[in-house]
Amino acid sequence: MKRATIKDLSKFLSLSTSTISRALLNDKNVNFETRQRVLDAADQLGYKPNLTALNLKSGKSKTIGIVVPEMVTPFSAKVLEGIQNVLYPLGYRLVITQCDENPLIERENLELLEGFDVDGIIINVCHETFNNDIYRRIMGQGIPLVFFDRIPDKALDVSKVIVDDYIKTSLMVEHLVETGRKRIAYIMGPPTIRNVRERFNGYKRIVDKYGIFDKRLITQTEGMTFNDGRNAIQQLLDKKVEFDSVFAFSDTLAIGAMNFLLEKSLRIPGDVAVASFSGTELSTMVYPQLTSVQQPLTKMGEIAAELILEKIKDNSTPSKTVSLDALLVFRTSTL
Amino acid sequence: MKRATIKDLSKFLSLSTSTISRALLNDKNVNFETRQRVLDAADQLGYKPNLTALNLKSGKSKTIGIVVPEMVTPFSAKVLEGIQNVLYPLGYRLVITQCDENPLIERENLELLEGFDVDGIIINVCHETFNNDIYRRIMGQGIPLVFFDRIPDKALDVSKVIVDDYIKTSLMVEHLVETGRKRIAYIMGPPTIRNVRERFNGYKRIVDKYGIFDKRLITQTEGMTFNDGRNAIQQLLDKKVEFDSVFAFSDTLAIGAMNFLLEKSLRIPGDVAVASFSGTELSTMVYPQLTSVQQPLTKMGEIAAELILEKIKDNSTPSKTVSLDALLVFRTSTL
DNA sequence: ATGAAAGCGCTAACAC
DNA sequence: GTGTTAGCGCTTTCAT
Repeated sequence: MKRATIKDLSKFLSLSTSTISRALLNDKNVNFETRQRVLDAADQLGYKPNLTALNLKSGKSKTIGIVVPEMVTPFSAKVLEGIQNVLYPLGYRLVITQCDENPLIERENLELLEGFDVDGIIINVCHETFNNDIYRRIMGQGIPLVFFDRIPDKALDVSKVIVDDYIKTSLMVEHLVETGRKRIAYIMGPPTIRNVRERFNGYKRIVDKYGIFDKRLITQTEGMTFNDGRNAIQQLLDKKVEFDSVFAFSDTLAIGAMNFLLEKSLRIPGDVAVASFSGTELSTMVYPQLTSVQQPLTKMGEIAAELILEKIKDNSTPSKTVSLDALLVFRTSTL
Repeated sequence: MKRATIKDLSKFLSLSTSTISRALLNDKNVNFETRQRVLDAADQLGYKPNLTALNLKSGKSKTIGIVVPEMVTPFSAKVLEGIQNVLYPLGYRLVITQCDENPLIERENLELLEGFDVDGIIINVCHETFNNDIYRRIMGQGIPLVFFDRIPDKALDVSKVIVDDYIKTSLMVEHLVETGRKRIAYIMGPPTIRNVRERFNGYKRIVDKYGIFDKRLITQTEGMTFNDGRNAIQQLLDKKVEFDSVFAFSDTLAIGAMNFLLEKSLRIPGDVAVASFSGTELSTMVYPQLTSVQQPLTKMGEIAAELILEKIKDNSTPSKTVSLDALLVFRTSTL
């Protein structure tokens, strides 16, 4: 029942534990035959190294913390997939936490992770600055942080992986213009998220370029939920603001918006075109399918994992910001 | 930079490490004042126990493996939330794997988890029997398995947490009948999943009861995806099978079905009512919102976690099957 | 009430 | 090329 240890092998073969260890580690200072015998015996006794012992030796927990704002859309799951692709083969375990877009819960999660003694943290923040002090404190303990998607205050010297929110939003809004829309509503999301402002700038650039800016078309939402998307449209309709299209900060907001539009018997894209940013599977699950900026989420996770590995290996590695390309995918909601 | 250890405290206070340890563990054999001093010093030096060392001592990895069929719907995320609620406060870390409904990948995932030396595995299978041998092998190593939602072959003596697929499906199908539907199509999912058959039995019972069974209304899908749902409807339409409603095995299949219906300009629920089983947030994100059997997913995760803890504590604890109640939520898609 | 010492499984100086 | 020993951080007999 109990698993074989190096000690068992040592007894079994009448060799010292160090020789066993060396043989297992492919150390050159081991007789070829000895190594064979060790390997065979290991196989025979079903030896598998005890990761906990290794960890204790190396002083690493081989645990990475993950902090994400939500898990109801496939966004985080996709990024996670990338992270896992890289980290699992290396023996890392995860502590994944989500905060429901609530910075206070994010804070608790971070504290939880400190207690777990993680080797590093990969994080998608829910508020740009709220938890800055904790980020710093954790980094001060020599625990590297890597950010993806929503990144923090520039002042923080950390590695990040992002897409170009500004450019991609510009292009998407321009697509709306090119398909004949002139009254483009923008559902923003809370301004405490950097990308919200970046994407807004992209939007602003294009509507200015075409001279079609109207601030009544902008709706600031409180949160990031489906219902926030619904409410945004409701507000526009209540205020009798005319619009022929909507660009939403995220798929979730866009889908909430669509839901309300359809409920009010507005046709998509006939009466109102809808486009968004994110590009999760959700955009293909709704009807009509949603035009969206599709981010390479799995790739994003893989890169984030690699960045954190670099830092774990040597925390003085200079921080990098990796910018990934995103794809504009045009679907029925705007065509 | 390096974290304080018991040894540091020992030096700092000129006490033996054992006394420190005892004080920290609230052992009665420690002078009250001594304990205070230790606690203060611990606080002062920022002492936190090294989990890895504890794990090595106890022979546990404090790691739980999770195996789920997919992560694109919020289903697994919700269950995970429950698991985490219970397990994180106890210091457990996770290795979460998903297999895209592919039993071969599930197999690899299980093998990965063996390598991680997990203390237990919580699993939602993607095939009833395919990986039975691995389940047994792992259990043979004294590693407990707990199943939720989709459970394996009865022959396996394991704890499980489920809902009553048969009853709930019966009730939901009866709801369709009560709202006047007589031609109820059923989108099944692969029969290699126990729940597929259970739910089918529930469906069958009701259509038999009302004498409205017609086997042409049954579509066996290859997989569990959105597209499988679409294809099912396409097949029905191609074969010119008339139907006034659809019950689908899962939200995902139902949403795929809805998508195709809408694409064919069929009105929901006017021409075709749609209902499903699962009850994830997805059912409220589509338009029209989807009537579904809503399972207590977070609760399910919490129970699964508790069941595995029981087994970890004492693997000879008799296995339990916990059956949770599910709610029928009627939304626009059938009303 | 406190200390000394062994040991969890493994690796890595340091001998020889 | 192989063995001896110490040590990672902690708990737990066993002494005292």
